[in-house]
Amino acid sequence: MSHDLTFDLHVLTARLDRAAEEILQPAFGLSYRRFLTLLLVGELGPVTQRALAEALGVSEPSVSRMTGALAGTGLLEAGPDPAGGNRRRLTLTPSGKQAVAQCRDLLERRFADVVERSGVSYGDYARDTRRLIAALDDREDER
Amino acid sequence: MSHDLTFDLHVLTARLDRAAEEILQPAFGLSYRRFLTLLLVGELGPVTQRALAEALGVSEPSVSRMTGALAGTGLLEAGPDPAGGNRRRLTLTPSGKQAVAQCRDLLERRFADVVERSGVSYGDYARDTRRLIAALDDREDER
DNA sequence: CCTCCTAACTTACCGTGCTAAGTTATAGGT
DNA sequence: ACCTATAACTTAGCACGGTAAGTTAGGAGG
Repeated sequence: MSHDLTFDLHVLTARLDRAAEEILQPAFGLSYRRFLTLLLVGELGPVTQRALAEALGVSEPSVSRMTGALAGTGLLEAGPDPAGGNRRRLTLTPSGKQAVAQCRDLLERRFADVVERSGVSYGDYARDTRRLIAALDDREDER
Repeated sequence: MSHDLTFDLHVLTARLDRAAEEILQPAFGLSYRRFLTLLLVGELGPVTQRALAEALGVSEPSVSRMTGALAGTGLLEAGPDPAGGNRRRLTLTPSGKQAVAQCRDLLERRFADVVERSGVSYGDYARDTRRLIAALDDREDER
């Protein structure tokens, strides 16, 4: 049906997003991107928006908008950095931490299921994916 | 750096889009999504918007907007279907055909390069990608 | 002939990505 | 003490995805 690897990769990520959305939306009212943002804030600990943007691989304006929205849900705390400077300090609220932990468990279980059924080796596929990313990054650096 | 396969897949598709954009934008003024749309119209021949949406894996409103924009560039011809009904018939103009052919060649060459360098087997990776999509689709069908 | 169903398309609105340009807070040189 | 440079964040506006609800053309039944 579809013939091209790059096309299939887009289809795959779209399906993954959708599957994650179906799990997260009814249970927590979170989109996949919002969950990811919270997840990284949890992993990074108190973090600036700039650092979070870097970790998420998105632009600073995207993070600015996202954190604005998430702060309104009570899952994320965003205040001025006490260390000073024009920075904001992002942390999870207790309910944010709880939501992230539950979402992660749910998603990991479901995804492990899917990989299991597909017969694909998680390790091999993950390794190849990272190699492709690295090759693309190299190509970019050349200019 | 990043730990999760689904995250890396998003990174990979984002990088692919960006690389494609850098090639297509200066040379043809096309985004990757627009190129893809034109490519499928070329492959499917005269086609309705509904069928194109199905082939692209996107919604009908998306195609409606996209074809509206592309029709304004002179690459795509969109008129009422002579067979009647509330349908539109999409075809490539001669310059559309030419642009698609040139873009495809360019992108395929560049992408083959990247895969080559990464050391990843195109065939294996493509097969695994399709298997994962199939596994996700199965899961969906169960409900 | 008129009504109503269905399929295809459109409109309206929103989420989330981007870039470009504007703002603000600290730091450094004179 | 006052510019100015820099870093972090915000605002504005576009691209392109989605859903929900509206429109329109053709066909089927009373």
